[in-house]
Amino acid sequence: MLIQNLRKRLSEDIYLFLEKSSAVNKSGIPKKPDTLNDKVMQITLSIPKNREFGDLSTNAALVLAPVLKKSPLKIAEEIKNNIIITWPEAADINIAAPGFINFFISRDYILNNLEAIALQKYKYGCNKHGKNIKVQIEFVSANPTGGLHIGHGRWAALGDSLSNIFISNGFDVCREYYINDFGSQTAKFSLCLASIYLKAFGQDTEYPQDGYPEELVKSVVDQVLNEEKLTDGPGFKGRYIKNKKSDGSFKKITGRAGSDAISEMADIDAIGLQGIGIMIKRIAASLKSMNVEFDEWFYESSLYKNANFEKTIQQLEKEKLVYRKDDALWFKAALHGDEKDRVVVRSGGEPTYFASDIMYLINKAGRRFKKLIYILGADHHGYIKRLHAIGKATGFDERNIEVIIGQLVRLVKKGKAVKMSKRKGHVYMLDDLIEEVGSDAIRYFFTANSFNTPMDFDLDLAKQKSNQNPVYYIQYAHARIANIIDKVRQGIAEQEIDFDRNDLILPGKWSDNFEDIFEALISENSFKIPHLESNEEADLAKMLMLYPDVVYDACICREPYMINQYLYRLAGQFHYFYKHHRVIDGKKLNSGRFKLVLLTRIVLANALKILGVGAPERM
RNA sequence: GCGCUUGUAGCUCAGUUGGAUAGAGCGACGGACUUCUAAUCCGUAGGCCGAAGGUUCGAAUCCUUUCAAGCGCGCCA
Repeated sequence: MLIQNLRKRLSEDIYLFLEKSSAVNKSGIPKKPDTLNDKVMQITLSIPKNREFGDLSTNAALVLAPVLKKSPLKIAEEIKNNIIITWPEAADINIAAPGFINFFISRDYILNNLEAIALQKYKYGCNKHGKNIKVQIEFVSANPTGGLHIGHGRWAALGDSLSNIFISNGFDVCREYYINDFGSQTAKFSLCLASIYLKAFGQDTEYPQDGYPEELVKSVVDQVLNEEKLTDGPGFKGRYIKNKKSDGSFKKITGRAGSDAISEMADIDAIGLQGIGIMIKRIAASLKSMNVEFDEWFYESSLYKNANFEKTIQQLEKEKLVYRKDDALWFKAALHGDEKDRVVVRSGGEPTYFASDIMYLINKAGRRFKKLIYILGADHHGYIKRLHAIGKATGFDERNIEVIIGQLVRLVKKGKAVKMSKRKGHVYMLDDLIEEVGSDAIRYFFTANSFNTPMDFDLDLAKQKSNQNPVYYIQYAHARIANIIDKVRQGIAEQEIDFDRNDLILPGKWSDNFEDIFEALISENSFKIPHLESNEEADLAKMLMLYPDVVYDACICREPYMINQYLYRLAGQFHYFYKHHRVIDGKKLNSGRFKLVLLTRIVLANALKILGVGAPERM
């Protein structure tokens, strides 16, 4: 982490320097330690917007000027001559009005450190900042009573990429999907299933009012029937039907209607269980097709097993976190920062969704997660205070309950926003989108913006533009490198390419595998520093050096889009390099460039992996 | 009504603890293929940072007010 290290060193060096200067009096105590510390904290080291200024820039002199009561330019001069000039990383240091200190990253430093990429390979970019702390990231968690729509796709892409970023920063990450398989929605879904199921056996019942779309329910029932056929043979009799006589005919149900009739005729809970299972498999398959896999599928219903609910209520009562009012049990949420108190147990004795929330959080704490990250849509922002209140009340440090609110995806068609409504059937399913646009483009597109940016998803544009999507630009860079390697391999095998053996000891036998080639080249060569002549080459190398900082920043900010942005710039830098310089020049291999290109491929592949986007070798 | 979020180029968006002349991509326009793949490269045009005040050496960024958009405020999940 080049920049991160320099940042740290800058403030340390400045503090040391100030200790020796007039800002600190003779007894060694700063005159106003708080102001001084505050000021040192304000010092930044960043990449300036204008490249001409340099690679890095610091405002240190400007920040310190009011405290030191000296002109910024004078301070800048001192910092330059006493601190930055001693850094091997810095070159061409200059001072610009009103007091910025700018410098470039020295080419020697870059070249000497390229070896790190070669050695770390697929770990390049990773750091140990997370100290293996257990982090749980919960995302998507869509109800298993329907398929995933476009919006879920965004959380899937963001959540998975963020998980990868945390892993790259040394955290122990668990990706978790919370399945709401308990409560009224599940009950309704089960009822719908049972109704259609009964129909399949000629038992007509009234389809539940306000039920789930029949088309969806029927597709699930069909699958249930197929599975039943498989296990029970062709003469299957409907294992969820309760009102069967011994001869296989049905008892008549009289005087009952609607859900009562259904529950008398069929085992609703059992068919619901199987139906939910089928839905979860479908959801998992959709997610898998966009490269998202969860470590844990957590069932809400499991929270109610082994009298856990009753025990939890007892515990809450014992700790005086709840009280009774109007026959219901209330959680003192307002006391812990929420807007108002919340009902945990309804007057009828039924637990609310909030009861599950409490038990789930206690459960997470019990699994020793130190940090809980919830990725929720903007329509759930009312949750933040609620979750923090639970944390505070149950003793989980609320600072480690992070709720990331993602803005919603608006579907736009012909310039007009389409209202996404499940009832009206205007929902655009994720599977359809994957089919039309492809997983790579979706993954890139959904992480290309900040969590906090509301996204307009223009369907027509997505389809039409798929060919010039930025993701292809990036993948093309990777494919071009693959092609170069292929050419080099062939050229050497057929003795048509000449190269300096002192510079590049290539293994005699190369397999077709990319990784093997790199592996063999690096190990046999013990990576000698490449000779790079031009600025374009040095700029590309510099870009490679900055990758670990990007991985770190993306984690600190919890923003995967920073990886997208970096990838695009890296690809651009590569394409520019490719256009202006040849790796295979006539019949001669430029080994320095060849190495540079191999390293570029590693970084491209690493970053693409974080985003869950493929790195094709041919396009 | 109260609360959360957003408003930056024609479009989609960066600009993250205040920094230098507000940046990319797409679209538009003009160039470059005898080439390691032109899915590329080079160039041009495009802006009152929603509006108005304030804070200071310095504001797209912080504060106040205001306008507009999205979302949320159940003993639903």
